[in-house]
Amino acid sequence: MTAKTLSPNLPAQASETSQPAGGHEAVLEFEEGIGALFGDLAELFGNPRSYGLIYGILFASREPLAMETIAERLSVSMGSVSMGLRRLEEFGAIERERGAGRGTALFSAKLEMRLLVGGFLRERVLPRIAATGTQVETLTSLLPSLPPEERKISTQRLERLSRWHSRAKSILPFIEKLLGGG
Amino acid sequence: MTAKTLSPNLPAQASETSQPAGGHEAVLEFEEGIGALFGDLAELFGNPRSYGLIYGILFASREPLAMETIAERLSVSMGSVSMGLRRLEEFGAIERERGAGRGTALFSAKLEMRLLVGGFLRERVLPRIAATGTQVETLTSLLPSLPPEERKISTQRLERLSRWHSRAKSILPFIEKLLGGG
DNA sequence: ATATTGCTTCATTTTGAATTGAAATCCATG
DNA sequence: CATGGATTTCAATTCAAAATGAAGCAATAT
Repeated sequence: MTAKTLSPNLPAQASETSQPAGGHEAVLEFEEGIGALFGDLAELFGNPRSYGLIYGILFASREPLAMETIAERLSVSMGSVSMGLRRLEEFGAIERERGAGRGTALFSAKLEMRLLVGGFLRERVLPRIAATGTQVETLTSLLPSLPPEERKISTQRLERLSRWHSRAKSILPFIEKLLGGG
Repeated sequence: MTAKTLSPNLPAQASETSQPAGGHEAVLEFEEGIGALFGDLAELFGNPRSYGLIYGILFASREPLAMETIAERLSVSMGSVSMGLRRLEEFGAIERERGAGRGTALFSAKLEMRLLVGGFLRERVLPRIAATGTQVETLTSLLPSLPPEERKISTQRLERLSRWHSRAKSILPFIEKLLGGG
């Protein structure tokens, strides 16, 4: 973590000379693999790939990592890493450790999938489901102004939607528990 | 469905004059609202918004709709609608009805959420989960080449990942059942 | 206090996914 | 079995989401 504080932001293309010592090629390959795995999963559910990459590299790493290290390994800007770390922290999926008497903060993954999944459900899915509730209400208030021949069928469809909505809402905690890996 | 076959592809900005008769403004607003709702949900899980819009308009509609009608109402090109309909059909969420003795095919939504959710899980999630399995295997084969001090912890993390993976795989059917709305 | 280093923010740029649109294909009908 | 409309395909384009990076802010060290 010494020196090299110039260019606070550049993507830093994998400086070949900065590994601890011993040049353990395979360690990087391993980390990259785990990163890719989480990156793919993140993408699948509509999250930026980079968030997955960041979580992955932390998940794979034996020790907590500094922002700069993460930026270097992933070849992305500090800005991106900062954003991603914040989001992951909101999800409750990583931990920030502001080492006492120390400039740089260190980050580590909380290993329980439960937290990652839960964070996603809480931060992304729940708000969306709530919004769906509002939308259903709005649509319901529209029913009276529909022409009679439409009204009946529209009411039925809306009811179906409404039932599904309450169901989905009440079931989220179970999903979280199931997918958390018990 | 008669006439107006010129311009087979243009986005067709909501021709104000082509409603059946009676000018039921509210019906369109209702359809649009349902469309938006499904559009948002589609987006949430990383699907193109337009797929949701298409499903939504079909879900709201009393009668089956032709491609051209859908394209007009959503103001998108026939190409997009064609793509979207195909995907939704693969999901098993809509039905194509090639009316006997008739040029144009008609589409209608299957109303059971079960099918929509199931289709998404089957077509999108399952393949991705399978890929994750492969990735875990690949990474496992990498373990021996890691330096000893890394090997132990990496093995543990991979095991954790592997456990989560099998669990997720075996639990998908339950999720489908739960979210299907019983 | 002040300088220095670490981190965040956000206007701009980039990038890749979704959409378009025109050509190719399909398929019912005369 | 030829025609014409309906549908699909896919290269090119568009556009929104993500990444960049420089300026601003905060924390730490001097």
